[in-house]
Amino acid sequence: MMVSTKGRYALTVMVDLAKLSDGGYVSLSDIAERENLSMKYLESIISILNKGGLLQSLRGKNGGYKLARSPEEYSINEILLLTEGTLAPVNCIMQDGVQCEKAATCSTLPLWAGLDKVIEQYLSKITLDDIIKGNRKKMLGDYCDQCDSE
Amino acid sequence: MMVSTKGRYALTVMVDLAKLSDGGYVSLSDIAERENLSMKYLESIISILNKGGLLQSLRGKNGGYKLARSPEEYSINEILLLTEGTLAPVNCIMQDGVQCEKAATCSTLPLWAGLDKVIEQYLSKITLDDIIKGNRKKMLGDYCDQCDSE
DNA sequence: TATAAATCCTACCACCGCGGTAGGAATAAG
DNA sequence: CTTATTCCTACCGCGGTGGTAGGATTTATA
Repeated sequence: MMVSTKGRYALTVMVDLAKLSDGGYVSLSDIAERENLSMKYLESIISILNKGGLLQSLRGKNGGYKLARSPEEYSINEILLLTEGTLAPVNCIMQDGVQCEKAATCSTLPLWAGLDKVIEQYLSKITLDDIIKGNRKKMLGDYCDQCDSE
Repeated sequence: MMVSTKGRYALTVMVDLAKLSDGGYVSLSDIAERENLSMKYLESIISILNKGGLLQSLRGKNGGYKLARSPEEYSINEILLLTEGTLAPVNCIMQDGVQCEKAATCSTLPLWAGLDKVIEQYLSKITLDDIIKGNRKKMLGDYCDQCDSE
């Protein structure tokens, strides 16, 4: 499992906020109820998104959260990277370019590096807007068996 | 982390066996020593490869393991899938097509399905032979900064 | 100004998979 | 019959995942 519930719920929250982004603040309890998720657990996740600058928050009554930018300005890669810490498929690939000491002679390293790039490339080109618009062609590519009806 | 040491070591073993495949059996202790890995831990991993039919084994003195087929007939996807159980990037994607009960209304599902396909596609096209030949162009694609020297 | 509704902060915890270790039984070559 | 090997079962510490609990702080509104 590359993406745990932390990252998945984070994306769910971002999508939820993007769907009803009318400029107002949305409370955490509303989101948790709509998405049927534990509010307390969501709290810790939304805190990461907030501190990372992806959200704006307002405390006190009628407070809540809203997107800091418009949906097409968030890549999925950015959201997942912030919450998960890393999206590397294996331990021996670090995100900051640090390498294993056996790197020079490791014959499997190019494979892992290639896999990492493929994943990053995919997640970087998809935006929050693609998700709320249901852009299946972009997300599923040639494998989308329903794209001809769109 | 999508691929744990179990899958990584499994691939290392397969690559090791592929590199010196002269038809004879190679002992586990030889592999462990060459790759500098715990022999006892490797034992449990190579057992999975053996039971899965990827290897042939011979017990007793001068026994060991060897590849059941030639290197170009193994996809990396096959090796990792067997040892890891699943390569799905998230919990809500099952490998046998089973779906979450919210699947019909889940707006993030196409993203995870697309990511899963991208990963599977990449790992399926690379073979054990590509790794021992060091086929960087195939593994690293456009990102290979050393491919022009080949 | 009191109250309610919300974010923010710190601490805690059960469970499970990962990454091994240990010891011995069965098998085959010499 | 000894030695080298695979094969099998059992065990275990550690850290991360997926939460829960409780309260402090901030803000809008009656």
